Amino acid sequence: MNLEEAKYKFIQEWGVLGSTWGINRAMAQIHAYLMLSPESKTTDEVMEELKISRGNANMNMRALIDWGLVYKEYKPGERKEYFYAEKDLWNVMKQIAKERRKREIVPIREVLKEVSAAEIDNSPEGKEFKKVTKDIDSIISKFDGLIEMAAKSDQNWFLKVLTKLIK
Amino acid sequence: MNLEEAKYKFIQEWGVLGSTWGINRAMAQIHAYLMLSPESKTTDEVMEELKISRGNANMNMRALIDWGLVYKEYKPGERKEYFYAEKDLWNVMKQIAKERRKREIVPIREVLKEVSAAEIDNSPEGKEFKKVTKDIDSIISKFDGLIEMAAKSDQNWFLKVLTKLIK
DNA sequence: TTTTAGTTTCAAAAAGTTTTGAAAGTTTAA
DNA sequence: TTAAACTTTCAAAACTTTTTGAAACTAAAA
Repeated sequence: MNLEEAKYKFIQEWGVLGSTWGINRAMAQIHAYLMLSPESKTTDEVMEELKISRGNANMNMRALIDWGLVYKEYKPGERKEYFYAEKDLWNVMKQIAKERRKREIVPIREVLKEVSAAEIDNSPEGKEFKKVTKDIDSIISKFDGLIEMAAKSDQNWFLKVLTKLIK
Repeated sequence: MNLEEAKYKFIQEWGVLGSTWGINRAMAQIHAYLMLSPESKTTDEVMEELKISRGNANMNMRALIDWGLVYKEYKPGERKEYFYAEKDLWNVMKQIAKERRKREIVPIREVLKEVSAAEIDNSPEGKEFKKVTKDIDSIISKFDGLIEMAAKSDQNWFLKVLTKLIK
């Protein structure tokens, strides 16, 4: 296997992984392509490499910027926009965790808060409802705390803790 | 808000959450419905409550059994099958982590292993490729270790560690 | 054996998501 | 100005996933 084949393989697999995580294939592949590139790339290069349309490339690049995983750059004397990925994997993970927290954890916690204010009787159904929702809230709040903490913590603290934990 | 409304709200939101996680709405909703039920339920009850077809209910219930999140039960003198959910949230999370590990972590690690065996030159592209894939493998292997560890560890060990960590 | 009560399957339809490509918009240079 | 280089938008097309519903299947009861 040479570099081109290895790159291709990795980009494809990153696309598959993304799509099982609710991130569309093109977005995940652009992310992989830019992570692997030492130089920033133009929309045309992305289109050419991944065989996707201009609209698709543009939309997903903007989504990646929105997620804080890709940045724009201008080169002196050039009108084109250049794109490059966040390379520090710790930052990549922090960004993803922060975004997913905002999109997923916050809404479910809001619902849990709302339903916990409901007037619920002491029937078996009512008791079970209270128990299950309370348990879920307790676990989610722990994860939520962990993410908030990780977001604040420095570069490698979290990974060091993780390493110690599993050693 | 009464119990029925609260249940409805929670089931709907669990469906939304599931679908951003690559789990289809019906599957997530059936799971929520069964988690909230103190008694096991039949296919007809699930169909009625969630307003879905028999085929859909059957398919997704089997998928939930496959994921180890739902069990079947027979009641003496009855021909119908009854379904109930795993209620211990720790077990639920362990199961989900185990399944996702099998479906996602294992394949990407395999690809990372393959590409790390590729013959890659020392061009800037080659160097970047090696660096990025090595970094990713190192992080993924830590998570992988954590999941394996959690899978083996008892009931609340993990949550206790988590609690201590974020306190 | 035949009927009845249930479960499973799967092709087709519906719904949802992604992608395209061309037109509209924007910015810089001539 | 006007033209050229580039980016953005968005309706329609392509593709993917989910859902339906009826037929096939299975097992227990009559």
